[in-house]
Amino acid sequence: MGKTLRDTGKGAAATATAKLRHAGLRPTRQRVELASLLFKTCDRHVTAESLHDEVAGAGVKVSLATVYNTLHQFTEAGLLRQVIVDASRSYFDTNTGDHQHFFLESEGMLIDIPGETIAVAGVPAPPPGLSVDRVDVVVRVKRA
Amino acid sequence: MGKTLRDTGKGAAATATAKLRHAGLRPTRQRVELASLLFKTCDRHVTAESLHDEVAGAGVKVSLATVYNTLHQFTEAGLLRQVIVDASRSYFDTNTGDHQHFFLESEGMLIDIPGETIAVAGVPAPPPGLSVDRVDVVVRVKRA
DNA sequence: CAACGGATTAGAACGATTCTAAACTGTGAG
DNA sequence: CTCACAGTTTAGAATCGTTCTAATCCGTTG
Repeated sequence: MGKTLRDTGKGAAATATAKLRHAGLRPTRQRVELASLLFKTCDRHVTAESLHDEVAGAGVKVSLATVYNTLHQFTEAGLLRQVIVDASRSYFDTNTGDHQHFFLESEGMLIDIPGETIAVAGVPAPPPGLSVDRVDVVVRVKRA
Repeated sequence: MGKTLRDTGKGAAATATAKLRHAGLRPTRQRVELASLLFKTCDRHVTAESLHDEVAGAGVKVSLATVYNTLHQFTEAGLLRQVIVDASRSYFDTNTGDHQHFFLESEGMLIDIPGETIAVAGVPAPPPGLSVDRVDVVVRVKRA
């Protein structure tokens, strides 16, 4: 025994390292650690603080500043997408494809809605000199 | 001369006072002042700071704390609507009806899109125990 | 293995917002 | 009209998330 551990070890780290290299980011211990946590599972929504707590809980020491730096670098590299739904916290989504969100404000919870599900029609032409960058839809929900 | 001044005076103040009473808010000097500025024109988008600057520019002294308090009270009273589009600032919209926004991040500018213009179809049923509160659409635009 | 430049870090700094406790002011009763 | 109370305002401190700084560290390349 000792061989059949979960995938948190070498497998995830190797994948993460490859992912980082692809993105042109130096695979440092911290980045590999964070990437492993973020991309081990699909479609995660994290906050700088939640990720910092998570990595700390995993027994690894990464400073909060590095978590912030990393989240932004990953976002610039297209590995993450920033989701703006709350005035006081920034969320980062591991799903970078075209999709929208349910947002349960009372619990700070985000739920993905696949891209093809919602259809937005009738978006007017933006004022002269401007072009559409992205259309975000947030379905704000409450406890029934 | 001296009689044909702009509407910044009694007219606006009277309207504002009425509006405040309707909303169940005591028409204090500060609230009347802010309401006058906010509702004199249609469809305004303000920030706590921008409104604070504006009222100061009008020669009236209202503390920033009061501006924040007032914006929140107006929002609770349904006179304003908070718009969440930027991670670092909160915007308040004097248009409380059903509508969406263009957002030009580089300049912190919001532009209303009338409610009937955009059609959102295919919003899935929220997870059990939750109900849809509102569907927000933000069309993020850039300088062409 | 040396060394260069990018990465990490603790802690300070920051900007937006909220809180606190004291001073002030509409308002309804008398 | 005046009083007194509850609701308001305020300056300044405090808080929160986030960013900056300057020193240290570490991947990578030669």
